[in-house]
Amino acid sequence: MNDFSAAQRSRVTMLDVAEHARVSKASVSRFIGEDRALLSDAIALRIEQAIAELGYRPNQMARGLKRGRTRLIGMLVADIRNPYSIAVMHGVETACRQHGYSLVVCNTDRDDEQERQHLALLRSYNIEGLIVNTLGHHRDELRELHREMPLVLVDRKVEQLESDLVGLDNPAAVEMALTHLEAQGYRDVLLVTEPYDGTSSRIERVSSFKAQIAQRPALRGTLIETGSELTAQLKIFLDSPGPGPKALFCANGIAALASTHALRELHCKLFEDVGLIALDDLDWYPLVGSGITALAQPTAEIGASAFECLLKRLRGDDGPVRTMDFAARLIVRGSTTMCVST
Amino acid sequence: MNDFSAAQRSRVTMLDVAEHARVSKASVSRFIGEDRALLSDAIALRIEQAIAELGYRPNQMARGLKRGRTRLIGMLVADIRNPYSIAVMHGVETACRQHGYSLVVCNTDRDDEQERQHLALLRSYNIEGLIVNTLGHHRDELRELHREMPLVLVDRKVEQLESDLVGLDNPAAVEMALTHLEAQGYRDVLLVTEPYDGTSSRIERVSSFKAQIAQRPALRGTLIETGSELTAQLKIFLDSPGPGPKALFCANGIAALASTHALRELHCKLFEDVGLIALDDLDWYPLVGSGITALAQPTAEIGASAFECLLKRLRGDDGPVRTMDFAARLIVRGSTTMCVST
DNA sequence: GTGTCTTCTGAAACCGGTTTCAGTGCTATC
DNA sequence: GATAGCACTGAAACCGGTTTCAGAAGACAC
Repeated sequence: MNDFSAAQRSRVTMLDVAEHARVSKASVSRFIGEDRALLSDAIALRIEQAIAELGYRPNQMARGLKRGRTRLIGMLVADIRNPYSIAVMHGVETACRQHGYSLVVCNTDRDDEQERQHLALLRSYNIEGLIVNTLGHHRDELRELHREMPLVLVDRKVEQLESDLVGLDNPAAVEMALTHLEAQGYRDVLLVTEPYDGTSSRIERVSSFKAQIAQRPALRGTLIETGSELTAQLKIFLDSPGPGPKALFCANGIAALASTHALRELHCKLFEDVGLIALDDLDWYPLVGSGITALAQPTAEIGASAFECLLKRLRGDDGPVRTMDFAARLIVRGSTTMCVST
Repeated sequence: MNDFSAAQRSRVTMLDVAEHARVSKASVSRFIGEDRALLSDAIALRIEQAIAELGYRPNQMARGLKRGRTRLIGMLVADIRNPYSIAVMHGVETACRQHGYSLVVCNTDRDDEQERQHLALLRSYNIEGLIVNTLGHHRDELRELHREMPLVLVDRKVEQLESDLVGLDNPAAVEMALTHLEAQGYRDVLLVTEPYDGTSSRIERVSSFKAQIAQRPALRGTLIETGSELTAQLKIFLDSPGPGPKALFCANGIAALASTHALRELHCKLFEDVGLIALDDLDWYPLVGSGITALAQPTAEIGASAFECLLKRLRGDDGPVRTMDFAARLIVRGSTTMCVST
């Protein structure tokens, strides 16, 4: 076995190729890079053969040093175990690869200190652009970074940070949900959201919910947060008299998971006693009871758009900041079709 | 707005710090690195202040160049949307961070060509170690890489590649499943696995299953693969007369998802007509019917162990290759407790 | 044959760090 | 007072590439 601690990294280098092909480093560099056209056929051939024979692979770190182009994109994710984040990340990664970029993902585990560390880290690796899907505290660091490279926010706005934003059209999604619930005969709607931590999409969904409810006299709207009290609060909602059939509106996949758990604990006959619609469409929604109605987010598109925003900026677009809102797609399942409509 | 295409990257450099503190680059480098002890207090103080005033952050790329230490670990994942992979990755990432390393994750989407590209990529970024959770075709590339850096396989063995391996003790897990099923009164067991593609853990689970069944005269064992035929084949199993109560044993989370879907399509009364036990413990298992019995893998430990293996090798351990098998943990839920035991 | 223009090539500087090596100044020893 | 030993420091080489710049070689017109 080798001793890796010595790390002699005796890899084939550009100089090796140059000597083997009896040319200068400069020519090899030109062959590797984008100005192969400058080389004569004879030399190009010699270099090509030398590279093949030696199995040479250029060192991206070294290339990035002088060139300033590392072909690296950074992504800051609040919670890597959130299916939404994974899905978006997958979209970003696919787009990256198609354009010759690579993605470095940093998971903050919702921790501010980790966010700070990861930001410093990404910066020290000379990434060319940054995709942020966290709370974005450490505004100063972010702003400083943004002076050096393009930055795009995903799903979550960051106060006082002027940058492109791609996410869901939350008001439209909320409207879609309430319209569907109302049409299905539900009259008493409980919005279940994760705790208020400043996440802009969360705030938008809640405020849209309140605004929409105010405009729909037929509906009553209430609001609770996930957490240790969830089951108890849910019970209160279910037991309280209301204007008509009750339904839960879960503001994201995590809330949907927590709510479904809580409903089970209450031995609530899933979706016969209470309707349920959830934002995000997770692969297990169809399996629970008669299936959970979802508002699916176009996560692949969101991810791809985030990268394309970055790419445009990298290519010199310095227009005003853009906001791209995608529409949710309603997928009706059993959880909102069992209501005995009046 | 700035023009990022120019990418002047006018960042504070070590030379700036050196001039500002009126010392040499070498001293700054010493201050940054591990031999701060060599510096006098006076100089150290000046450098410290200069760094603070200028907001200097060393460039990791440049450091890695001469030093050979990039503090980067690569991870090759077959399918980033597989919860098992995510969970392990989270474990790896946490361990990495604790030791000052960063993780670059590459998703191959189960595609051999992408695997090859990503391998080349990781290599070109001078990663110090590699964690592989893919089929590992491209044996030559892998072996070549393994000459340069430590490598550890997760969950999947790769033929003719001598390297550390961390994963599940599959025979023990299968035994645990069958013992549980038998104890609960089931007699006719169907193993549902994803298609045979050479994944070693898949193969091990199947062969353990066959071997175990052969030793348990009370049980009948059958085997099918997920895919377009799944529902039809499941129906055949359910309709066929057998030695007693029937149960499904899903070889991983994906198979469990597919099987549950198929059972719904067949309008099979979940878990009253048929038992179900699944490898992996996904967060929605408790929500389906009366809950799906699971064999949970200690994914966080697996991930952490994978990194620690790497770290040991990086620190010079060149002992024989190790195999670390972790035990699964049985979590009993409704899906295996409804059998009318004789 | 000479002059000019292209086209191609390599030497050398550079990117932002690390590391070697040869000092410099200071103290301890004889 | 000369010399050795020690603790610090900085100049310069180096890592593996890119890029500038000047020159060589060939093509073409005169």
